[in-house]
Amino acid sequence: MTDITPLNAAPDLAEQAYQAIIGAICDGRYVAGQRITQEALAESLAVSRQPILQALLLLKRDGLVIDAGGRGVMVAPLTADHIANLYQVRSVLDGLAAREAARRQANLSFRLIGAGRAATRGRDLRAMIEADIAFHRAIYEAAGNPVLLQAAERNWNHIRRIMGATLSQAGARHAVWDEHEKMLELIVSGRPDAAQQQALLHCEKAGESLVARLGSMSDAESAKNNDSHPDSKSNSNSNSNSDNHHRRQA
Amino acid sequence: MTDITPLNAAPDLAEQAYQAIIGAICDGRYVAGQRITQEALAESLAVSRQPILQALLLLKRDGLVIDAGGRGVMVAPLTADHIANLYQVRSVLDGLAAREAARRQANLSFRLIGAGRAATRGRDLRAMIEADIAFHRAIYEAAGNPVLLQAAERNWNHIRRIMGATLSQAGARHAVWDEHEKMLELIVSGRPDAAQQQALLHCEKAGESLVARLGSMSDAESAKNNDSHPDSKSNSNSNSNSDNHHRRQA
DNA sequence: TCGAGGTATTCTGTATACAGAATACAGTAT
DNA sequence: ATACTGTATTCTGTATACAGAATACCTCGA
Repeated sequence: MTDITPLNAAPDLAEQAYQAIIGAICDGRYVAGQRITQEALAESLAVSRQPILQALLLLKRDGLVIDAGGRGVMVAPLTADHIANLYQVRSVLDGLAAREAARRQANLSFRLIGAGRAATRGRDLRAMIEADIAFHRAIYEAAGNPVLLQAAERNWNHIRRIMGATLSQAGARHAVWDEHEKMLELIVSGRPDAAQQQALLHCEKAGESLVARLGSMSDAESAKNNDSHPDSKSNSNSNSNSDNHHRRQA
Repeated sequence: MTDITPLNAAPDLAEQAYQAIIGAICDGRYVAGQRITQEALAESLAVSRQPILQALLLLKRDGLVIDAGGRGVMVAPLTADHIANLYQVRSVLDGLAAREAARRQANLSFRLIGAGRAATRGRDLRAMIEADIAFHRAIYEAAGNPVLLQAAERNWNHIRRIMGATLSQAGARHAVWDEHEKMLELIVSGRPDAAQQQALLHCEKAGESLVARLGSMSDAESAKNNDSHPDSKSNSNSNSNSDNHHRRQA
């Protein structure tokens, strides 16, 4: 029996809600610091609170939302610290992925590069991010390590969000696809050490660029968010010490 | 107002269930391949199915259990492939942690080493694992990168499980605490590159040791499990191709 | 004796209902 | 006017109830 289209069509409502909320956060429809309740999400997605509860559990664990102490959850703030930490981890993971892909001499298509350059020329923000993700995802999959892939995927949601927030104001670095191309060449020609090194270097540059952009943008952002979410500005500055929100008295 | 004991005592039932199930899996009370239903767990933990559902969602995502296609979940099998992948990722994360800890010249106590050696002498399996975890956790915390810590913690549950399964038959490598001590010296003396290198080396050795042990043990294990779980033996060999269990017809 | 089809059981995921905890607000006393 | 205390509201987390899907079993036919 030849198994044609073994595709299964039954994504949980919880999973759907999870993806939907991620999308909303990454697209910026939910801004950093904004408070959301289960009821509001349930109503807007037309489901009960139960799937939302589960989705939020996952999102908390991912760090995309944080507990707002009895008053719903809050979209996680976008701090330079966090981005720096994220990119530190991403560096070593990307490095390992590139290394393993090169060790296997993965046969990756250079079409990925072309698509990326086209997207950059087109100035379509969404397409640029998608092309970047597609490129790096291809390397991760070529590495053939599910554990590695899974660890990386958690970070990618954050990275998507950061990219969306920072690239919307300034274009992407022009050098990225040159760096990508070089990395790809090192992988397909089977040079693990060099590929790993190149991945590390690329991550470092990308991280620095993003942190710099975020720093020069933090003021402009809150002003820009005002038109769509008038009440979210005052929240965004009260995030930094949000830990002691949740303290119960002994 | 001096805040005394700001301790909060309200862990969710879902969180408690999550931890309890993890403990059971890592201790080997739930063996690989064993099938568990929500109802059984709910009854044995004396809660409703709701918190169990949430806990299982997290456990699936962690890879400690896998969906058994309409018939509950299954404790994830312990394959050499998976361990190899796990240690490949752990290597780079441990390396980064050691590097950052060294860069900050973290003031880690050598008492960690003493405790580890004592535990090894004492031949108490649980204590050995705890000491090992405590050592590595200290390094991760010293690195001061929450993203890194979080990424590592997901892997540690798997590692705890593997250690429990393999060390129960043979003692730990004697060299581990020598390697740990050397690593610690490089960290406190502030030599990032060397510390990172040492961490990578240590992981590689540990991973190889575990894989080797698991390979020479796979038969003996199923026999040993028989007395406590008579019906779980036939399950354990049907794990390798468990992917197509869940296929729905189109 | 073996295979196919239908029925029954089991299990999951979602919705509704309920109780408890934390915050916000209002009222009062100093 | 300000600080404190008690009440009301809001929100979460858990339990129960229900419907649908997948498996296992049993019966019937060849």
